[in-house]
Amino acid sequence: MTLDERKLDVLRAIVEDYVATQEPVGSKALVERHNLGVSPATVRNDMAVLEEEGYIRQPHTSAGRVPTDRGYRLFVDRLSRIKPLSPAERRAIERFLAGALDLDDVVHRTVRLLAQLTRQVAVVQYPSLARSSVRHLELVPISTTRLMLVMIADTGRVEQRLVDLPAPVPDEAVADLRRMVNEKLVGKRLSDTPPLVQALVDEVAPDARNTMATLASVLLETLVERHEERIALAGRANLTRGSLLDFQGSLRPILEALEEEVILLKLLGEVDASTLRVRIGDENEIDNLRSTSVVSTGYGPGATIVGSLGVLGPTRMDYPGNIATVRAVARYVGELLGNN
Amino acid sequence: MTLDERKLDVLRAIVEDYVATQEPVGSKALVERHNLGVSPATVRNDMAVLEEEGYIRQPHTSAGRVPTDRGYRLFVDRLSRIKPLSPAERRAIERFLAGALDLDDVVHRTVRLLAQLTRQVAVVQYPSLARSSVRHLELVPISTTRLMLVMIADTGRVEQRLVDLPAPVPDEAVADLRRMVNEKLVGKRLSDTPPLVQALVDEVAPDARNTMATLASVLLETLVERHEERIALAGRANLTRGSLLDFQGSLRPILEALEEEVILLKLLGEVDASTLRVRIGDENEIDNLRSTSVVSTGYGPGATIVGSLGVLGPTRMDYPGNIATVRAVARYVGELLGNN
DNA sequence: GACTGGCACTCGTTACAGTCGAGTGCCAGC
DNA sequence: GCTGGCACTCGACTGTAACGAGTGCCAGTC
Repeated sequence: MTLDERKLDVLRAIVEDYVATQEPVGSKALVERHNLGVSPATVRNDMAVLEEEGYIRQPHTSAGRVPTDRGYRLFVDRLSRIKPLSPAERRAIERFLAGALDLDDVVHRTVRLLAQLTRQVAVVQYPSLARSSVRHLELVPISTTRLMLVMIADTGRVEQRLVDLPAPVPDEAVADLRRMVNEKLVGKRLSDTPPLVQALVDEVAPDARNTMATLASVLLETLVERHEERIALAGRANLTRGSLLDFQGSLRPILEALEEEVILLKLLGEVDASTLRVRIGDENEIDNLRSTSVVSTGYGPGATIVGSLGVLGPTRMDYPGNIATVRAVARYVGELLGNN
Repeated sequence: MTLDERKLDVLRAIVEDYVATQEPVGSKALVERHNLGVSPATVRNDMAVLEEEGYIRQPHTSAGRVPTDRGYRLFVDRLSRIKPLSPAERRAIERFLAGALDLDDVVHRTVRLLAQLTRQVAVVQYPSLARSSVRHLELVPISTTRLMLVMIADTGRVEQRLVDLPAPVPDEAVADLRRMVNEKLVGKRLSDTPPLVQALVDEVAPDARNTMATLASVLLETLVERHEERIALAGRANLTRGSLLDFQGSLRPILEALEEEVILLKLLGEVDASTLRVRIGDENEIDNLRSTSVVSTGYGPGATIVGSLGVLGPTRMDYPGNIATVRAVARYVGELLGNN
């Protein structure tokens, strides 16, 4: 059965009212609040059909209707009008982000801003190493057999690692090493570095080969293997907004999931995410988060994607609003990174 | 009135039972579970006195007794025996921390370990900049008018900032700058640097004075003003353990407080904290956290304190256990930092 | 054929009364 | 100073009844 125009209107009205009031919505209240031009009885018939098709359901027999995950999905895909941000909001975003001092600060401000604007939990992935390139490598002697390796990426991100050398290396030799690795690697995408690092070991003079090999293995770890992508979170307290029923009674599983970086990365992940994505309830792959919805998108300078950000909240959330906000914030952050 | 030995025993028993069962404890249950050698009636008399003195209270007239903040305080100060960690626990701590790769990893592991062992919210402050010293300063040219300043502290911590120069500076001049700041500042405590930075500006050749002044102001920010101390948190999900009543019904204020770094720093703060400290309920200065208790201590290599760590949970917590764990973890982390 | 008003029905919510029992305070007696 | 006994309190639980929001269905109307 294909739903006619009015049934879709009814579904839209149910979603909007339920999101606003947080209470199951009945036929009478619906006609009162939206001018659907028909009587409650007619709406009831439409509701019966919508329920049969799995878009809404009744918590109990004598209660109003509540959208199902499927209902929200239809709403998001076809029924919601884009809700443009107010100029005031745009300006607030711009002004707030413009004050950022460095990368850490950008990420921090972004995540707080998102949490505040959407009143949900906000998640921002730091610009990914894999998709950025090397700006500079620094070697700092700590002792004769120990170096600190500092890698600066073009996104402003800095990584450091200790290197334990197999034999003492004088300072001049360290300078040589520094020059060599920088010549070879600066400007390259991190994901392209492994063969270059290998080449470094092959090309070096035999007496320095051992040292270079050690350095190379740490380099590889830092540049490639250790994609320990970082994540910033804010607005957890927003989970306590609204009734506990939103999350079938317990915040436990959600707070647990939010503490696991791996899970969060999976949440934002699927790196193709240049386009905005909404996952509703059961569509989520993470069991602990099946009672939540996630709105996420990639961000980065221009068309390049260097990371993802998004918000997480109850399935009963303001999708049009959150989608607009996530999209806008991602765009501003992208621009900001372009300027650095 | 001074409490005799038995009354103290009764209080101890009440605290222990309440912490274990999470339910108000009555006189009968008390004599059954601890061999106090007296009858319930006697215990009731003792309880009446304890209540009068403000150590315990009844949630409702016909319920058992529950310790007050004051009761916990007395328990912590005078009644609890130290609960030594089991060798297995000690080994677990040692093994878990020993695998750490770098500073970030140490802090991460520590905070997770603490949360897991105590089943509370764990808080670890990164080794403070103020109390560490400069190991190396690096200047990386980004463009002719822009440098990236990277500061490496002896605790392994790295800070970076962008420097916008008033005029283009060629690479050789950058090398000069690098040499000068390193000569002057390496090895110095961060808190001692301000006059040295000023001296740098005064001593430099007049034609470089402008550049140096710009650099100096960023240096000061990075080294001193920007004591944006970082904090790691874990185990928030543990707040949902036990009944909601532990926190007078809502996690809201607590989650909110935990999102504010400033508040957390205040929580751990009072930097004299070389000795372990327990704050119970109302003793907390932060309003949102008046229904929680905090066990915290400083940590660092040897007798030096470079940061604080601790746990936060309901006033109804296992004080002896948590105190022992916090102390032990702090010691191991301190040793670990000493080795780097 | 689509919409509507009316009506019987369902069932969760609320209010109230009654019972139960854990726990208390007090007191007389050892 | 401790104890057993006893009356009392009050929250938790149970059962009953009234209420009302919301429904599904049906006969009637445009």
